[in-house]
Amino acid sequence: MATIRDVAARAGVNPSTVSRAFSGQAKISEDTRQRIFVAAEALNFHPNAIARSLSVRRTQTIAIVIPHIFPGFFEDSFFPQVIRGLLEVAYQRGFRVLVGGSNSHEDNITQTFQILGSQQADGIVVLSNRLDVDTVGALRKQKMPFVLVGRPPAHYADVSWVDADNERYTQMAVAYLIQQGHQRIAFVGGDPEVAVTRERLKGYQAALDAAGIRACPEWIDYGYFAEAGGYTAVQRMARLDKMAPTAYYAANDLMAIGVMRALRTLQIAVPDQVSVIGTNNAPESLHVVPALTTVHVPYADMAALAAEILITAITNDERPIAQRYVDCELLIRDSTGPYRPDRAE
Amino acid sequence: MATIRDVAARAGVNPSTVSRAFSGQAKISEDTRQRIFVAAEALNFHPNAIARSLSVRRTQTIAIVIPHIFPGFFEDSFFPQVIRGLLEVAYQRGFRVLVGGSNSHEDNITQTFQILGSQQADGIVVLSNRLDVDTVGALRKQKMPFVLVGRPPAHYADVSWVDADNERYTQMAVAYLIQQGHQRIAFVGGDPEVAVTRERLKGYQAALDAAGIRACPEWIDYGYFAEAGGYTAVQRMARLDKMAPTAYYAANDLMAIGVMRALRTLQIAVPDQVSVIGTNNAPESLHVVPALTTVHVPYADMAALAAEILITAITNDERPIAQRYVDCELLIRDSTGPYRPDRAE
DNA sequence: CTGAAAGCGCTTACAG
DNA sequence: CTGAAAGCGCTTACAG
Repeated sequence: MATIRDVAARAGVNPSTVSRAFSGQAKISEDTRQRIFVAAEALNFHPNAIARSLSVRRTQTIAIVIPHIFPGFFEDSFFPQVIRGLLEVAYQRGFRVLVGGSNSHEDNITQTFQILGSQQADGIVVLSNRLDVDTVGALRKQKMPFVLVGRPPAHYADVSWVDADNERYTQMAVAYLIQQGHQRIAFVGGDPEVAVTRERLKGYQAALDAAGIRACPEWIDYGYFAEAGGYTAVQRMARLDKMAPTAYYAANDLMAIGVMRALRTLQIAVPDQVSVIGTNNAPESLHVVPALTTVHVPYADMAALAAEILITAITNDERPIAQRYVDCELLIRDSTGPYRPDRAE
Repeated sequence: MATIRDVAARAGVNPSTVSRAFSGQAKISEDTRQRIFVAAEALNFHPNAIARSLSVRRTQTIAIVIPHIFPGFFEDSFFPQVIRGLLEVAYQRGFRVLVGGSNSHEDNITQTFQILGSQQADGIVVLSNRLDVDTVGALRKQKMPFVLVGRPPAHYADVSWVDADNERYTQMAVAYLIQQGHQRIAFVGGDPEVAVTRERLKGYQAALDAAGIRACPEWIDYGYFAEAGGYTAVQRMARLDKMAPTAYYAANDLMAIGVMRALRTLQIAVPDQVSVIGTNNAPESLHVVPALTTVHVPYADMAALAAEILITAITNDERPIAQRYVDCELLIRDSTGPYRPDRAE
């Protein structure tokens, strides 16, 4: 590989001049610029990004750590949409995205700090939001920039995040079911150790409270974001007889689809007998029959915004501090309908 | 950030000794090793990966370029599975994955060469396999290691790839339909400018030929891997009356799902009146009703194998040359059944 | 086992 | 506008 010295030698200039010619910033006489580019072309020279990074102490790279150990992670629409948002903004701002795997929730921290400590990236977008792993507490003690997708469990005023108002939109979805006449409404959450699950549960409870409905503990279950989790939740709850839910709120579409599959098995018609609402507006929510009513959560936009905040902070040499909510939307499709006492059993 | 010099100063040794202590390779007296680690700990020292990369001329990073501009790319199961395979192997071998976006099919080449030219990665896994863009021809002219997921359009004996035998498995899928008594079988391909589409079309034709069926040009359509593409293909073909297909082969599950949606609209029962086979075994193929018969293509495994070949070559300082097929499997589920002349109309 | 030196390929403050 | 020098933070061949 040709280096800047080779080009300099061939063009009869100092290496620093070659550097300036390629930087595009410095003023160079048109004549020497020409000579340099001709020489570079002839030698098939490409500036070495690593050398530049070392010199300027900036990599033009943002990182993300993905728990590759959970196959389910790659079947949910969350992950690809996050990558898409990141990539879009990074591309446009001239950054690359460095992805590290992780072995477990704890390893997520280890890997995050490894990337940051070894300075392989200028900053990081952090996804992990488990209540039992205080990533954020650890991160804010160091100086590398980071932005969370999802709020931190504890409220740190000095930490930057982008999030959907999960509580509010879950409340809205459940309120819609109530408005359709439903009273016995199930909540099928994801991983109970994840912050978003708690937030959604709060929203669910708020909706019931506002309507004066007393929540029954049997209506609450956790499906860990998996289709099978939605399925088993129904198996459990359908046994409640007179207290069996007539509507299900599920914290992602995969679980909602599992709910629908279980109801089909039990010969319970959706939405005639039971209504189902999912979350995320995953592609498959549109492809199932009946098409799933769901809360659109713009994960690509969230990630894009996080990347934007992060890169801007990096570029301006400051800490990211912005905290932003994105808007969601309840998409009413065919899996929800009015409560029909006549058809309920 | 503390550097190796700071640690050396505090431990009272030469920087090179610190380097050796952290390399893990060189022999160091237990005593000085201790002193060094204590000093490193006190200073919160982490070796700078960029500096190391520059020095050893290796980044411990493999790259991949993703056309972030196509939203559909992120709705297909292909992309997340590829990332999963890459991440798994990279993690295990101590590599990271660098992801670059791209703006168009042509830009894919530009970005690939930019990453390689600037030496941001030690090698690259290449996805783009368009017939009109000779990425491979350009790549083999340079010396950076690369492995293709999917064979190159032209046969380059010196290029490394991992692929499914698309022709063979499509033939197998179509042969299965024929064996079920179907004669009028549609082919809904992806993007006709992509190599895999041609391969599948060949397999389709081979199956018909083997059974002595004359393929009818109207049975062939391209849905560009989108659900809507499958839908419109049916709209077009259902008008063929007596020549309308009684079975559809679709080159991905999204299109197969579109096919099923169109048939539902036309009140044509699957599989009683018409059979449908998809491809890829995407998560949603299991969630639709009836569950989709499909060809499982192990994209995560393919990507993992590609990463394995690439990283091994990098580590051994040689060109990757392996060419490997992975096994697919026809998963017979509920969307296919015997041809029933009595129910066909 | 450890030190001193040179080098990886850039950038940039300092002179002129 | 251009050059010469020092430096970014590591690694490693060479001595001892």
